[in-house]
Amino acid sequence: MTLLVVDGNSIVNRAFYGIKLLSTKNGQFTNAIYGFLTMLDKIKEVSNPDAVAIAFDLKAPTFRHKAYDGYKANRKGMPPELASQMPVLKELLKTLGYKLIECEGFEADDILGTLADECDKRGEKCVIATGDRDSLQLVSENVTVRLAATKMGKAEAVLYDTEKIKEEYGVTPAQLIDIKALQGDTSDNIPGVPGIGKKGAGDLVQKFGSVDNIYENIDTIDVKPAMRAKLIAGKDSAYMSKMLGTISREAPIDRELTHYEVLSVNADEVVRKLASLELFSLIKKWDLKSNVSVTVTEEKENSEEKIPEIDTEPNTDDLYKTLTENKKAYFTADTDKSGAVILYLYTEDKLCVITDESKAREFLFKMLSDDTIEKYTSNSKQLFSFAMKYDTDVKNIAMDIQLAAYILNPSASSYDTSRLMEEYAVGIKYYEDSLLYISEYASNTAFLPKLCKILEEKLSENGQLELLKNIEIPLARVLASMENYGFRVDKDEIEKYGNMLGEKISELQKNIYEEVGYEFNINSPKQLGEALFEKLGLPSSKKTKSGYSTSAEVLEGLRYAHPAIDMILEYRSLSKLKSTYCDSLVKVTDDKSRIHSIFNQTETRTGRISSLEPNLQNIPVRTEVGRELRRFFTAENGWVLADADYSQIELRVLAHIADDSEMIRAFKEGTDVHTVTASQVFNMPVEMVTSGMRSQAKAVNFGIVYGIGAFSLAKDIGVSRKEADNYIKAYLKHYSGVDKYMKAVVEKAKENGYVDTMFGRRRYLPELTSSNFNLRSFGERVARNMPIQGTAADIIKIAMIRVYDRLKSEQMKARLILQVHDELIVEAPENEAEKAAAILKEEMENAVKLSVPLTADAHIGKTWYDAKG
DNA sequence: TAAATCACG
DNA sequence: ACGTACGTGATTTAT
Repeated sequence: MTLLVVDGNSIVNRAFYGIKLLSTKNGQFTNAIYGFLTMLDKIKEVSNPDAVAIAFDLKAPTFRHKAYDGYKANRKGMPPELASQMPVLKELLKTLGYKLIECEGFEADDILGTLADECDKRGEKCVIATGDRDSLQLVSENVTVRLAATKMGKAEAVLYDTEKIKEEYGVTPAQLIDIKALQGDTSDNIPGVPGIGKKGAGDLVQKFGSVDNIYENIDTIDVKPAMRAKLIAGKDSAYMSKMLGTISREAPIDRELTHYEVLSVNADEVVRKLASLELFSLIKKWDLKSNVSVTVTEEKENSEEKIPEIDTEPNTDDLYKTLTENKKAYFTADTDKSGAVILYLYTEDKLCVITDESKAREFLFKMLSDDTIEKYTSNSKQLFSFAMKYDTDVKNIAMDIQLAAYILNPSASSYDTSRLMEEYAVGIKYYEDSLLYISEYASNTAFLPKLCKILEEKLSENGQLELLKNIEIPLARVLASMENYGFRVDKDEIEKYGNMLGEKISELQKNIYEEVGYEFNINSPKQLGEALFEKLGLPSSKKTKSGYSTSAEVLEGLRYAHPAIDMILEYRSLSKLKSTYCDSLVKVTDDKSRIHSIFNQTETRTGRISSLEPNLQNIPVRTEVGRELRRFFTAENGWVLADADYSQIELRVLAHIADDSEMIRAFKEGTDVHTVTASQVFNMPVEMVTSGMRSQAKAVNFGIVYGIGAFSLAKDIGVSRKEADNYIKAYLKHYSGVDKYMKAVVEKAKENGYVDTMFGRRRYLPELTSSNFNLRSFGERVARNMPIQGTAADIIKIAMIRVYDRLKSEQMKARLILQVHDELIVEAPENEAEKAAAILKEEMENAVKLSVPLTADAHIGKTWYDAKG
């Protein structure tokens, strides 16, 4: 048989430090648990063990040899983020059927040694899984080591047998102890022989075989006199080190190998535990199919829930009647490869599947437009979108589980229905293989009522139901509409512009090669770094993990050091413009010359929407060459664009939330806040504020919103750290409400574990409890920023819904086509333009009532370039 | 797949 | 003494 012996502490450490900190929404950290299980899987896969033993150190500090109290004194205690995972991991491992070994007075190493020894004696195979090279001394004919490492983010387990050790160290496994005795090991506080390092120790053991042999022949061996002196002086230390470095093989533990066979597991129990740790990828990976419900609530833990019957040929008339009577419909709609609709509907303990395309579509549309039926579903944006394409309306969406789950926790990794079922412990069940092609949708739909109920309860507990019903669900319709209309572009002109850029780029490329003296890939930061800092010998300042930084910021500082720099900067910006904007926009333009971005409503942790494929929220504007691109974003023939953007919405939100009288006054009086801020920060009358001072004050205002540090502010505006610090102090002294708020919001976040917006949108911040300074500081900055950014996001969402509804109720053709965080764009027939612009302004400014006025500026133009003020 | 870079609010 | 602003997405090169 083969016994796998796992060095639990070592592997868990590797896992913890090798994988970024993960946590559940309750704040339980899970990265070490996840990493451990992944690593264990990997090692099991490569070694195919018949039994598994997992060894852990006991919590209390243990000393292998009382004679030497300094042992392991250097080792730092576990950080609390890891310590808190240990008991959970151990429990989980037991649930998974593994036998854990802990032994008073002995370390995990000794347990490995003992079991390896037992296998050796019996002639059985033993595989040791560890991250620690110490254990290599245990390798023998029967014993191999799998050294765990995370290379490039992936779990790896390198095999060490006698040959590999010979190859790498040139000695036998047992001689590794001799090397260590001479070399020492600071991390384990093993002194070794002073003055002998890795190289010396290796050479000595290779030449003379062992510590004993060296000292027995100390006068005659062939070494330099200095070395002999060191060896003689360090003799006691060498022997002590050898003792310390020798792993014990006599831990008093169960030596019966068959006792370590992995027990069969209770899949439900495992699924329940993994789900509570939100480790859904493992449930999937292990393909755990539990047949009973994993209801976590105490009530009916053991109640078996039946999977409802499937009816694939329902009588649609009867079905509709039932819906009308229930006034509720729980359903999901899927499309197959050809785009045909399949409808899954749960009703009266029965799951109906309508696979016939025309029947399904007809039924769906009839149901969607029926205001008397409340819809409980999973992706309302898709439904709105689908209905719109067929000119049908959607009414009375009562629940969208994706949006609900996003509101409950915007930091989740996905809002996939199966995952939500698992996360909210509703049930994980699948139908038999015969119906596999519909099984996941079908079973998920069958449990939709339960999930909806749980989500609704949680939202209601959190006071977030209104956020769902009044903001996110109505917004889904608006986003669907924006996606469907898309943005008209002038494809030919973009192409021309791209070609023009292409010419400039090759010109620049040629000149850069000439200046530098050879050809290389300018797009490669690595090659560029070599060219600038090695070939040209320019002074390198900042470094990245893998070499020199060649960011624009660094290059900017080198502009006058070499004529190539300017060209490189221009090359960079032009090639970005060409590849990211010109080339890719052309690719995604449809046959009506329109671009349809997708607006993701469940992506950001602050409540903003995001835009993808293509991203229309980062079309260039800050430089003139880039801004030119907006000339190609246009309106249909005979139509124009109306564009409106909020003026300083985040600062206004801050003034309101912080209830800062000074800032409120500034906004009420309609004075320029940045100028007012400058006058306060620089302590002079408003009339004397220069434009330079204003722009510095603007940076301070931004910094405050982002959670500020003096260092970063200094870097941003190019003043000394001390000066920046003074600016911040002056700022907070003048805006004392902001000062108070910023302190209070972090306090409250630490108490509650989350921050929230004016409209109840939440973001949980497990980072705040971290013992890692950087991580904790990050949490604090987020605590200060999210309520501001998030409230602003809520406000523009409300405005979008109101603009959309208004355009509709006024029976206008004009339509909303894009949102860019604080900006809305409407495409309108020429004769509606003025009215559309007025509606935009009015609805944006009146979306909510704050203690400061909200202002929006609207403009009309044929292109985005012209319409944006 | 990750890292570096850079576009936007 | 720490290490340095919030939120996104796309492209490119390198591993």
